[in-house]
Amino acid sequence: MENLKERVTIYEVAKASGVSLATVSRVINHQGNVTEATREKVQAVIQRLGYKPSGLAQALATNKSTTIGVVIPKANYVYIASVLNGIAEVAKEKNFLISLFLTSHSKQDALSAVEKVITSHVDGAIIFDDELEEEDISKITSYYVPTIVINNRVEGERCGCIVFGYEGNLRKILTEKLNKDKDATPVFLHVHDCGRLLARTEKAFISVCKGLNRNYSVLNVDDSSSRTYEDFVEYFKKHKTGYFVAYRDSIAAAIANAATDSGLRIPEDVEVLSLIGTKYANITRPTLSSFNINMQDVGKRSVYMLMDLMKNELEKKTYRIESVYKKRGSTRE
Amino acid sequence: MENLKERVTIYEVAKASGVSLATVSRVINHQGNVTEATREKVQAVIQRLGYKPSGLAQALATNKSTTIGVVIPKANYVYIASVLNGIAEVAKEKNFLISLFLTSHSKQDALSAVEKVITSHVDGAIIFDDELEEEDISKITSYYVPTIVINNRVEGERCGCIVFGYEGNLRKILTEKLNKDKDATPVFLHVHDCGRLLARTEKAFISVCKGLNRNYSVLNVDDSSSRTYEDFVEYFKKHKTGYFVAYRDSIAAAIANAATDSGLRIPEDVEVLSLIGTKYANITRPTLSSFNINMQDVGKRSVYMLMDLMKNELEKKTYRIESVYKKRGSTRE
DNA sequence: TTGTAAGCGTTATCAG
DNA sequence: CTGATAACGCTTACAA
Repeated sequence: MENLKERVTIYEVAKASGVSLATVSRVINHQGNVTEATREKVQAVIQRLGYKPSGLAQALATNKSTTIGVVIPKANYVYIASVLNGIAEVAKEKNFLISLFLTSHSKQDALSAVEKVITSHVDGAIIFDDELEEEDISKITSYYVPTIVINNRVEGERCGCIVFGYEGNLRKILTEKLNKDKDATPVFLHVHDCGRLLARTEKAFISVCKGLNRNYSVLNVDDSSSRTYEDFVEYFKKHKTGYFVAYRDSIAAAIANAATDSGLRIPEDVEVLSLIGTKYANITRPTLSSFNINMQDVGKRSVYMLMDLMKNELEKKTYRIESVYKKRGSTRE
Repeated sequence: MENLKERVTIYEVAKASGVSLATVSRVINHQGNVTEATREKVQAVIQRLGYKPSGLAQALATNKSTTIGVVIPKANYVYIASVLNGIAEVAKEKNFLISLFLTSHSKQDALSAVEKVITSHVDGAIIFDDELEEEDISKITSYYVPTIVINNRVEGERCGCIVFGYEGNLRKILTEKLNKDKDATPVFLHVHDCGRLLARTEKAFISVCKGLNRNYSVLNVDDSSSRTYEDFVEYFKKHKTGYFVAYRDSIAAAIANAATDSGLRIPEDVEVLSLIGTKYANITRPTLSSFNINMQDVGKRSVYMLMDLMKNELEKKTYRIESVYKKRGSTRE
């Protein structure tokens, strides 16, 4: 690349305005110790030459990149996009850039993202990836990169986390349901390799059922909603009823649609509960009862926590955010 | 930050392994001209010390950041997330990092993103933001940053673009509809400040109606689907029929739901057409007739084009991608 | 094959 | 208030 040759440097600005590098640097950093006269002179030259400081060089010189590394799975789920939006919004407000690392649901890939986070010299990192365990995170923090982990309880010297409260709510709702409806045999929809949140809620689901001495079943479903829809059209040829707990809105909707399209009524015959609710829970018909966490807030919060952590001022290293249960049309009272 | 003090540098690796900086550099860059013996020796030290090269310093020295800047609006629409996923996937494959700049639907904000793209010294940029016009883009390219623009026809020395083909398809479908159904007065749903794609399709819509000498109307709706839903519940108290063209699935779904919940039948009484279809077009009931473009492919393609552009080998500077019309349940034959 | 030394574009510490 | 000059961590001719 011949970018270099073309790029105007601070040196040229200095020469053109007849001052030293140091002075130009002071001007662009809005520091004091510069006469109004020289400041204006330099500013004029900067405008004329179209000079833009190199973030790279600045970062190297100050040892601050004002960048945060964000590691998230590449799935285009709405809730992940929301987290990212929250992060970006606060990052911008705080004048930080974002280096984005999207992982592809493999441990290998997540680890390589970690490597990149380290070499890319970010000032801090936000990790929202279920492949990464505590030891992987500590790899990052051992390089003195303050890190906030979302959806995994990890604490440490330079590390804080945000954990989601879905299980408690699920236990509560499920218990109420089972106590009210003595015939119901609930079905948990297991999606292969869908991370620790699913695993935890599945565990909670099973523990409630066992605790109440009730039958239950766990069904494997595909992560694609269209495939799940087809599978359940088949399923509803044999089964005419069910209480389903699904991971995401689109899975829940697929089941609800399969039921409806099979002539079953929701929620009279079939009930569906969605764990991670999004705005689509309101758009589908029937609307989906679901547990909601404002994912944009999660993103925002993670940056706030990171900023505190970077100043070594993070008091509460673990921030727990509870989901809110919203009953909608897909379940009975 | 005391990162600096702690970070292992190439210099320390050199000293610890008794070779020069240059040799270490050769080792980490997998260059030849190093004896197997010294290579191993150095590698061992690198492992022992946990040395990771600083991407910053490398970028500065080589004048290559191997980073692409991505500017997209912060809306958490599914299709934007898909574009981003496509970009990220190919970027990773090509060993490029991503600097993400999310804009907030204001010109000011978009311009500041442009500034940041320039100072952040990326090797190339992908811009998908309707606030930015040709002159703003040229600001970037004038700094020798090759740029691919999505959804805006911009060409130039270091610039290529991807444009969406929605209008042609819309004209076709709308014309057919109007010719078949002589009574229909189509309604276009205008969302304030929703970018040039909406503006272009609105123009196409109007031109078709005028061309066929037919009545039509343009209705302002809110960008939030829940508000739109409420507005249309009101609307359907007076109107019992309509042929609606909406910008996105969630808007279209809101109208379809309002109609259904008002006791109207779709598509017998009310028809709805969605311009930008996503997977949710299949999940709602009725399913939504819509125009589809694989946004992940758009993202991927943009990176491929950018890579070519960076090598000055981009042949077709404008890549047009046509939408595919998919008739579903929300419109009649 | 290896080492020396001069960059890369900034900032920051001193003197002046 | 301003200017030299040495960092920052790495690459890369050029020499050896």
